[in-house]
Amino acid sequence: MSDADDRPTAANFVRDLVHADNEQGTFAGRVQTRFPPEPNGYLHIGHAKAITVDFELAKEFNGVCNLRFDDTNPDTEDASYVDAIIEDLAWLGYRQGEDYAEPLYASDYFEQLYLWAELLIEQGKAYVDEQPSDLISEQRGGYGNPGIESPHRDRPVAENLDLFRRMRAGEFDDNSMVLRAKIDMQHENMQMRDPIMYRIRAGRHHRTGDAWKIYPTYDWAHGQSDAIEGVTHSLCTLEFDSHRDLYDWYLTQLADAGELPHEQPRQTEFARLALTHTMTSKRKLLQLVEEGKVDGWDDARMPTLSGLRRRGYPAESIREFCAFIGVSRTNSRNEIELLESFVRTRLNKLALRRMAVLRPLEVVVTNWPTDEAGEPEVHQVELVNNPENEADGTRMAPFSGRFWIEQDDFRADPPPKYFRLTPGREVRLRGAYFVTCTGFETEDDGNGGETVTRVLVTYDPETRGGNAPDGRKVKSTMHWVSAAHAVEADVALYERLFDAEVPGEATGDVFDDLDAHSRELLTGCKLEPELADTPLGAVVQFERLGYFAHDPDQPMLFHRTVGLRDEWANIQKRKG
RNA sequence: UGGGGUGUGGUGUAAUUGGCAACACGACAGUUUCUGGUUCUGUUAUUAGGGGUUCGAUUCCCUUCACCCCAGCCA
Repeated sequence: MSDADDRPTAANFVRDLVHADNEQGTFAGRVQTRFPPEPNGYLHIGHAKAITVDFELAKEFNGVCNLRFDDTNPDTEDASYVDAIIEDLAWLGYRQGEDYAEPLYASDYFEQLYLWAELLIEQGKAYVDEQPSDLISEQRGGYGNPGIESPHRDRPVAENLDLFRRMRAGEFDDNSMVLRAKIDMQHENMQMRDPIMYRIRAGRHHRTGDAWKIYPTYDWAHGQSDAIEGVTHSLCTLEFDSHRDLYDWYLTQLADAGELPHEQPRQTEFARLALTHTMTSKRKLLQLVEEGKVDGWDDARMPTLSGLRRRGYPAESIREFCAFIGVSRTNSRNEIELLESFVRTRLNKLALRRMAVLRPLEVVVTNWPTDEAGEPEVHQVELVNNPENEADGTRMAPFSGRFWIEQDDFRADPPPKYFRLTPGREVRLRGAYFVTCTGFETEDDGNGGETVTRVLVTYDPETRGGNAPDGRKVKSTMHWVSAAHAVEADVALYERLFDAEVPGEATGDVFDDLDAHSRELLTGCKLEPELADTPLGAVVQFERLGYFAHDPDQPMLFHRTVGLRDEWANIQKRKG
């Protein structure tokens, strides 16, 4: 539960499992988890679920959750990703020194892992195989088909040891040989058909440099890293289900050899987060960045945490969303609208209300008074900063005889149920006056049609502040910005990056569903003067339009975080 | 094709030992409102299909079907 929102926290089968463990005295009531990203890309919304599952579970049971970089592949990893991950994790709400101690690295265990590998070799449980990788793959067999044992499978221990040591020493080329666990080439689980433990890589590792020529695979590194750190509950996503046998097998061998306690960490899998209109493959996200389809990892359309941050999503709303969707083993896809509802709920409470006109149309008040100098008078009107929070107070805004409204807020020929400004109709300008449309000017749009260039209105001086003394009502209250006082800004509007609910479903290629017009950049937008002081990165509500985030780097650039719910848009949609 | 996993409204998540299918998002209809926002109210499902046990089945049994994962020297 949160104070911003009383939607309940969903059930969580992992939590139930930990409760059961505690009742049975497993792990002596200790709970330790870990969040193990590979530093080969940026954290995204899918990671946010894993992060909250790992950290919040530990927190709930007064346990520990470490950040551990699963950095076992030098080819794809980079220190810059390590830094970005730490930063994004902190933004999400999990900070070094508060929520976890020092970041840990699988690469810190390379020596131990190596020693244990030698031990398995000595016990006849691992061997060096110098067959090419496609042959090894072929020999693995297929679903329902038998595997074929490698001709090197029964190589003498001494020879294995010698070769493995020379692998480490860098005597061999990449891909020329591997260390394999000797398990069972007929196992019905493919992961158990003599899996690879070590491969040779000449590349430079972001932390160990060129100290190592051989690198452990995920399977050989992961469970052992968990055990070294004292992890009790190793939580991961469903696709690792078939790896669990292997996870347990390695741990058992080491426990039997007296290297590890028999109380082993236990892997539990849960369904990964999937969202409609969203793609979270790190490889493909990288492709979007490299091909310039987006501005970068932190483009406001990206599902990365840095993208969502630029977009204006509050970190709290992401955490609340993750708590709400729960943890299960069901493959499912949440609607992006659900995430957005958490964003709106929180922003509705927090965001200051401001007025901004995105597509301006000029309005002239024909009966506006002038002062002694013959200049139009300027009236200061008071506006509420946030009707949801009185403590946010009020502000003053200038109003004069010329102002901007949205082009959508005037129709010369209004459709049914149109409440806004139209010839002969009176509307309220928020906090200012009632005005009545008396006419409009047009010009030839060059296509045989006409464009409205200016709207003429009269105002009722008795309605100052926005109320009529005679109590008469209007159908619409509109936002406005004084023409003489407006500040200008660029505003980016976003559609979904992928227009299909399930990107790639139709053709098999997610990039076919990429919306080429997912960003519309509006320039020359008219903002009320107060907005010039918006802190970088802050999110405000442009009244009647949506929530907008001031760019963290570029002043006077705003990103639409999410629109307001829009009943009028629904009415129009229904009419086709 | 062998193994593993999962099926509850448009969507996601619930439902003590078998006992009135609940909550939220969305949609729709109202209500409130100086934001077509917000608020509040109502409507929106017989639990993948078929059998069986039972007074009673989302829950137990049998069976059929659908979807997801596994044959990287990625994680």
